[in-house]
Amino acid sequence: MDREKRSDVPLGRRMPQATTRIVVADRNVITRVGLRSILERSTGFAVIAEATSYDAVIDAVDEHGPDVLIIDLDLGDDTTRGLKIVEEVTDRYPATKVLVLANTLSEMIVVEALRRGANGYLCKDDVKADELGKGVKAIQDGETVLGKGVGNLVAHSLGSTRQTEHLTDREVDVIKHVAKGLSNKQIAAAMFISESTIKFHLQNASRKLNAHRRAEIVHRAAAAGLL
Amino acid sequence: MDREKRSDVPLGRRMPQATTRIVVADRNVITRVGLRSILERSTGFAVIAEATSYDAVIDAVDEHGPDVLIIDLDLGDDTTRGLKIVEEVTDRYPATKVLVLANTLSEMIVVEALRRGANGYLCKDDVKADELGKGVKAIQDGETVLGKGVGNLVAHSLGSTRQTEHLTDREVDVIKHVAKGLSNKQIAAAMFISESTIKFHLQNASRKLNAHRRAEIVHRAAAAGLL
DNA sequence: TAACGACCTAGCCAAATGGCTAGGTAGCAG
DNA sequence: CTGCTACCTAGCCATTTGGCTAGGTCGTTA
Repeated sequence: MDREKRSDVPLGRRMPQATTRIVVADRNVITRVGLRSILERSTGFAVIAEATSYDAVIDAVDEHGPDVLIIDLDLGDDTTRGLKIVEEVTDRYPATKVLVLANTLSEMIVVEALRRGANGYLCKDDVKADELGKGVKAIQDGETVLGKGVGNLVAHSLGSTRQTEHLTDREVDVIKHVAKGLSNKQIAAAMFISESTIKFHLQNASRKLNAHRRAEIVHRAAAAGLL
Repeated sequence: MDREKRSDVPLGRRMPQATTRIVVADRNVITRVGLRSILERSTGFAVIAEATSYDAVIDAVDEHGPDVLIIDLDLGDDTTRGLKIVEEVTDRYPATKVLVLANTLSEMIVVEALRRGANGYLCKDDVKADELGKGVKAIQDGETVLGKGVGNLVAHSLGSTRQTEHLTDREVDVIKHVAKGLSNKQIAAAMFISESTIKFHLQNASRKLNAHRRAEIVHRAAAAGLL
């Protein structure tokens, strides 16, 4: 629907054939080279830029206005930042489709990414070589591409009454300390707040993560790439 | 020293130039393609086989007797199996060098891998494109290649009086239940053993992982890829 | 056979945790 | 101004936990 808006965006040079112009964002060289190799093996795809940091992604998208952004959300020590980028890109460039390529599968991350406008979510370890090209094509046709296992996760999330709530900064801070094996008292001392407050944050985090023990909180937060 | 033994092993076809024959083991297609692409970009390297499972690695090494095996230890749900493979390969084929290419950095895994004969340990996210070829060459020259950060980890491990002990199967089982947020009583019921035994295993795991709280145990075990 | 590692069990006690209710402030958006 | 969110604090009480000592069996290996 927004396809005609395409011409308003700076285009770089346009291919005579309909070539899909792709930006790849991943901190890992091997993955970047692999993606480029797999995609450019079949005609119709061109990786026009690579990015290895959150800022670089924004720069690359601003500069090239690609058809598709393939991104690993974990580009630094703060996965939340990756989610914000999905939101920003889909918001500012509706013609640019976003395909998330994750290392691990976490319900929270998947749901958040899709909620913020991601057009696809694939898991690196599960994806087959030919699925990449197909996926990119499908996304361009307006489909939403969900990799093996991802679909179930989404269905599960929709089925449950509980909606995915995201943790506040403070809650994540506390959880990081818990993961280091500190007691509430020690965490309180480290964060210069009361022990009661630590318990308060952990209670809230428990509810949001649907966990009942601090060990489970740590596990779920770690699985979500929050630590 | 064992280089003359080389000719006893079935060779496939031998290159006129001294080409390094490499087997790549990784469950991830993108990584496999990326590695092949990076390595074969410079002359002198040939990826002669790829493996995606533990069994396939053994088969490939048996069949090709490569100069170098580049392997991600996490080829299934049991990283320990990867360690055993390192041991088996370096044991049975002294002429085959093993370069571990890991996703994450865990002291326990690094130390165990080196102890079992790995000739190098690089971290995917840290490695630069040109470091791969250099690393393989260095390993062939008999050097031990440790990626950024890996060296510190090893030094730390050597410096500490405590030697890295590995967790038993039972301990890992218990930790998995802890990660799910179960109490000792619940775990005991699930595993059909006494609550005392659960505490016993957790005490031992605490000592081995140098943790003092179950949340920390879960975190460290997860970081080591044990869950 | 003896030693060893992995496994299993019991009981004690101080400390930590989980689950709850019941307050407070500051900042920001409608 | 009102509502909302994030943030902070207090107290209570049952349950869980960590840390300890002190036993046991079974199978493998020296």
